[in-house]
Amino acid sequence: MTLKELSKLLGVSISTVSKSLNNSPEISETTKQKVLNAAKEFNYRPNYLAKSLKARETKTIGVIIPDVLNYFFVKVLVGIEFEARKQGYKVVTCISSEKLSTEIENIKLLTNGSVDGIIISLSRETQTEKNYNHLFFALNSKIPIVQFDRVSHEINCDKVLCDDYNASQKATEYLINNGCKSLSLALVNMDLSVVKLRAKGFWDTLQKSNFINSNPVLTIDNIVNSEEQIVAYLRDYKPDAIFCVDELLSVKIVKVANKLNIKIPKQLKIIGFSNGQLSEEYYPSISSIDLHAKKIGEESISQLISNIKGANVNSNKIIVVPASLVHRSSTNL
Amino acid sequence: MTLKELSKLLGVSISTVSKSLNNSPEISETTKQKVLNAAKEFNYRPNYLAKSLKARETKTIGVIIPDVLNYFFVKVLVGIEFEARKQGYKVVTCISSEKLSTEIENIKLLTNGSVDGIIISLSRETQTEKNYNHLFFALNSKIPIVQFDRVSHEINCDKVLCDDYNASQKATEYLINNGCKSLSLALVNMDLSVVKLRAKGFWDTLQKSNFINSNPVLTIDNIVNSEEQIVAYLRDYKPDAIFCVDELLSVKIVKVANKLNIKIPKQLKIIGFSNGQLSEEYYPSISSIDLHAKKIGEESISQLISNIKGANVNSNKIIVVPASLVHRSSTNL
DNA sequence: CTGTTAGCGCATTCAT
DNA sequence: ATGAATGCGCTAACAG
Repeated sequence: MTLKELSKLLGVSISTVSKSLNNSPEISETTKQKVLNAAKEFNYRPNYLAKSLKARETKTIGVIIPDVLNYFFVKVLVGIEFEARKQGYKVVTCISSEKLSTEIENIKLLTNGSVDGIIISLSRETQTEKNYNHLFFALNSKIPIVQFDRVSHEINCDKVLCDDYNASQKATEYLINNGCKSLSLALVNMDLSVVKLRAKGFWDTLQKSNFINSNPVLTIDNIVNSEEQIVAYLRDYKPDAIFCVDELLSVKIVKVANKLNIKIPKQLKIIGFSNGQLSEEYYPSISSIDLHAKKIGEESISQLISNIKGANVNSNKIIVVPASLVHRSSTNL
Repeated sequence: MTLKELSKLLGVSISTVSKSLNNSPEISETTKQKVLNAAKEFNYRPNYLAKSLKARETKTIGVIIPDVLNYFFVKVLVGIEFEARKQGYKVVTCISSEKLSTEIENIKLLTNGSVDGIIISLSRETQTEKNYNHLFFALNSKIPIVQFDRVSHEINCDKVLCDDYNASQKATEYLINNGCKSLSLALVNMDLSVVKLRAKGFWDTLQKSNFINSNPVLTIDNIVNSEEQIVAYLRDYKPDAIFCVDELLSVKIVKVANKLNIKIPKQLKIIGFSNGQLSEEYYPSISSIDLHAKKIGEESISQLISNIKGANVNSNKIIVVPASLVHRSSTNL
């Protein structure tokens, strides 16, 4: 059912129908009612493509995330979806699978007129290789972009960031203030911007507290086969507290501690990141820094839509979403 | 950069440019090359909306899932995305949040010409209230639909199902054959079609094995506050094996067993469902039925695309994807 | 108050 | 081998 068919049925012109349906003041109430009734009766639905083509906007935004099996990113996505829908936008999701090449493909797909704007968190490979040409291209095509979490400051666009640095400081302070003497930092994915920030928060706090003798860093290359490495580390250094820059890493450490019968939190306190289902449901449950992922998604989309409406491609704001430390059994007695 | 602009630049007609870019045999090699070069130089990208409007297809498919924080659904989504992209389709995801009203909204949004077909797993509320008018409406509008996992057989369309029934039988048989004498079934979300199937698989196997004295069913209404209920159940009935129809439920039970110092798997064996990250990373790790979610996604999209291409809205096939039992510490000594 | 017309970007039929 | 003309469904400026 199209405007044309409807107009034929009613014996009026196409534009009369169109204007009636858009409640234009040019049209008399009587014809409006007639049209509205017919539209309902024949179940008329305006064609979305034609509307978009005409209006030069798609009311769709593209989201590119590195990994859809990661609780944090999915939660951000939920925030984006939720707020976008509320503001009358649809969302197309692309998964870069942590690969630069896929990310480039995704950008190509999205910049052919399918979306009004893009929200992206960079893939690991993109952050390692520092190749941002695809993003510069999109910006040159006047498509507004908002980055979140994994961002590059070389790209001029709005950024929504977690407060990784301050949260790490807070967590580290907590461990120090609660009598931990043998502190460790556990790292994985060191090439990520956020991981660097988290590590810096840890080190800076140690320095500020004149805490000199921390243990060597537990550095994990491949989280899948990390357990033996963790076993060795716990035996060698016997830390009484570990700050982990990653949720899964904190889980692996708790798991190993369970196996080795190390008492948590009495002998070993642990704080992780992201506060996903694993941290919550694990036994013992794991203290974690909650990044407020949904909020990050909502901020990102709000900022993007505001830029779209203002035709603003040059905005270079930075929004920092506060994080909070959630205490669970791995730090509470 | 549009065809029009390009044609002006080259001093040829729009249709010549269009045909050249589509490699039409009507155009001479020389002009083709000229056009192709110019297109590349000025970074011409065909407008997706205009193409879709003209071709009367969007190369986009809509997916409606009840919950995006559920590992199973996300994995299905990954399968869909992966295969869709391979076949040149985009994916728009909608989240019904287990609500009928949202599902209806989603369908409305998708049936206004934005997508060529729909993949859906019904929300809990839809399955409870058995109200499928929105889906009948979509089918009447000639939009092909494929259902997966949570389906209704009252709706005439292709369905991709997990092999819940057989998998449950397999799991139950395993528990019986490995000497369990005090068997329990743990239920949650009883209104879901898949849960009913899983329970039936359990009961039928007991009957087949002449296993008369199973314990009363552990029935959880609200998984969030389930721990006290589980504590009481374990104390009262002291089962030596529990078959859980849900992943999170199996986790809760293992957690409680840990607290009560019940030895797993020695005193209590547990098998759960869905085989997500929780089952894999938990301590002790939890045996689980792997539903091969990604495969389900791939099958769904393949079937849908085949129906789209064949303009087939009346297909009523049922595809069953086999499931497998993954043994972990909760059943292995 | 209603209708005619043009155009969004593209593909395609039909002339030339 | 190339181009003019038409239309996909819609909106809106303009004319009546």
